[in-house]
Amino acid sequence: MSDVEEPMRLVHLLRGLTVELDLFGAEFAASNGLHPTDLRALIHLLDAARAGEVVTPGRLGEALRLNSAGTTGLVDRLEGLGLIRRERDPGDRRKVRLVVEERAMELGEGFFGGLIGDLVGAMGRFDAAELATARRFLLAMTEVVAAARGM
Amino acid sequence: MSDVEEPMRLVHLLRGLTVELDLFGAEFAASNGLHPTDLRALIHLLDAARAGEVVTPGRLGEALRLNSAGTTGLVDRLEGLGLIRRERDPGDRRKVRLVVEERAMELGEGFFGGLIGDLVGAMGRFDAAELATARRFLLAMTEVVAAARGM
DNA sequence: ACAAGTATCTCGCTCAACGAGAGAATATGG
DNA sequence: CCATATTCTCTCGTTGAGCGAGATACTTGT
Repeated sequence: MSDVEEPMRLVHLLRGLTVELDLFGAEFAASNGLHPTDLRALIHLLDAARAGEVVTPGRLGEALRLNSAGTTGLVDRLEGLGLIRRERDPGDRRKVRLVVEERAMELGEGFFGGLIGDLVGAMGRFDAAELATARRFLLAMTEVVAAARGM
Repeated sequence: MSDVEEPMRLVHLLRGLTVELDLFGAEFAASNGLHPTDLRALIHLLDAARAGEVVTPGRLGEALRLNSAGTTGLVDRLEGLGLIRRERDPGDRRKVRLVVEERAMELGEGFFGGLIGDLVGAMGRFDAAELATARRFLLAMTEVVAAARGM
């Protein structure tokens, strides 16, 4: 086995994993009447809510690389589905706060909950040192991809 | 540090990595006048070409979850960009073979080449045992996600 | 030869996202 | 303070990827 074969197999494994995760998300979205963009937005909003950050349509559109018109449409859809609510920012009344509704939390739980449980369960077959190695590996790969973006 | 915190951090790391890879692909696609679907199709076609498999519009559409009309449009776009060529299958003349052009190989090289090199380079900081652990980890995670699909 | 099956393509439509710009609120320079 | 620039969101008209339905061309089983 040459020096470069194992790394190449890992690269393909990595790509295969992202494909599976994407497909999983797409299937979940479709079975809940959401578009892929809606699911990405929901994930972003739930992450921000958990971190205690305020998200405005502007920030959301920036994160998803949508222009303002597309963002308005997206927020309209999510609001129509009862997943979020618009609230004027009392401090700066040009701004709109996107408030996540209870229903969105439940939906997120349905999406992540089961999968996360299974993933954590599968990690039980690895000891602490192995998990630390996996963590270091994922961090290194993430850094490479992040650095490769915007070049 | 509790039993469940490190696995949770790994789950988020995994998701972060797929997000970075998706964004990388989206940016590459946009800067080459391709749509996300076009890039996914190109990846599928290049993989198949490397494995020596014949891809027809039907198989491509199935892989990308497009219906026949959407697939025809996709193939039209790729053909218009000079990335692939339609060829009637001489054995079964209902079928069309999608032949990858040289230009597509070069584009794929431009997309993967640099990133793969960087990824493989970063793997140089891990010894063989660690890479084996990473491989086992990625395989386990992929299995979990694949199993979670279609349930 | 004919019916049934398979592979691809055409037609008309829907709707997510785009570009341009309007409207409302806030910041800033004279 | 008032005029002007800036910021944030939304509206309007358009484009185009992808869908459903069905036409067309070829193959296979009887």
